[in-house]
Amino acid sequence: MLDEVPHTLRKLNLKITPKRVAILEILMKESVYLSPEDIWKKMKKLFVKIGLPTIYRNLEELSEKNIISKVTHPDRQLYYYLCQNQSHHHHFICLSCRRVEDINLCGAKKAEREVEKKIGGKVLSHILQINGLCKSCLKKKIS
Amino acid sequence: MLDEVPHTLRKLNLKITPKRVAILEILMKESVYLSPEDIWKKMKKLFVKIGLPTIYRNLEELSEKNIISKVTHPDRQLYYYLCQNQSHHHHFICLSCRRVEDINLCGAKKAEREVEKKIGGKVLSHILQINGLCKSCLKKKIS
DNA sequence: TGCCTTAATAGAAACGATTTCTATTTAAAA
DNA sequence: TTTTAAATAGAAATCGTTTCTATTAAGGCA
Repeated sequence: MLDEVPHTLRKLNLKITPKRVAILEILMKESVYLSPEDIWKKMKKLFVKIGLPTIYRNLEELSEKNIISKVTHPDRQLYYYLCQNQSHHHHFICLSCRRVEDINLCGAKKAEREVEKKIGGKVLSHILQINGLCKSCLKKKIS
Repeated sequence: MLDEVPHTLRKLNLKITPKRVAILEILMKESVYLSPEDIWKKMKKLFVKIGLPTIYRNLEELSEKNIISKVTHPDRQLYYYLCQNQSHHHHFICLSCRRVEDINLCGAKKAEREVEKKIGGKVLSHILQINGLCKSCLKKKIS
């Protein structure tokens, strides 16, 4: 995963196309979450012909296969982020500079148990995300 | 709050208009989250003239004033829910019938502390939501 | 290496939830 | 009442996202 993008794609039964590889490489280089349009702009520097639907389609596929994760943003638009960290965890996202930091604990587990026990429902997914300002954005706001 | 809608609105410096009162009353009767269009359909039974932008505007205002809460839905559309429970808590939402159940614990507090301590950021908000199927939808799926 | 099948893509077009705009109405303070 | 600022209707615009169709290209296989 870390540097073998083609290998990762092969494992997922996805064809290794230059566009798909580039999208993943762009995400791997970033420590912030990106919108489909952000990625499109970067892709236009690498390819003469590159359609926005290609970006949307690939991001959706990769996120379904859990290679990248969707960010739940207050503006309700789509953002994606590639975690190097493969184990179950959550994120702190900076609403100003879009930096993402891993939170290596899951405070949803207890709530999931409460749901399955008290409510008798079946948990399909959970969202736990902390939104705020990162250290450096905080400094900028103050100074 | 529980039955004194006009009183609640007065406290928030919102004018007591029939439409606004009706929107809140509709939400109070429901145990499921509703989309702006759901509410519009119900409003059309109560008023001859009622515009969809009025619904959107009021829902947004009421949610900013923390009278109602936004549901974070996988389909990224707007849904609202009125909690009778005023204290800090989270929700289990049924993706099938849209029922909402309160979860009276907050598994995000620990994660917030981690952010403020290790990352040095400022937490502005957090999302903790459990998505799944409620007891009765689960039964329906099986049978 | 050269076909062949099917996935992947480009580009245009459609879609649809949400927002904006302007004129009109109405709540409620003076 | 009168006044004024908030609230509303209705039409229109916005724009992120998805769909559609024809074309291209990846990768299996002979």
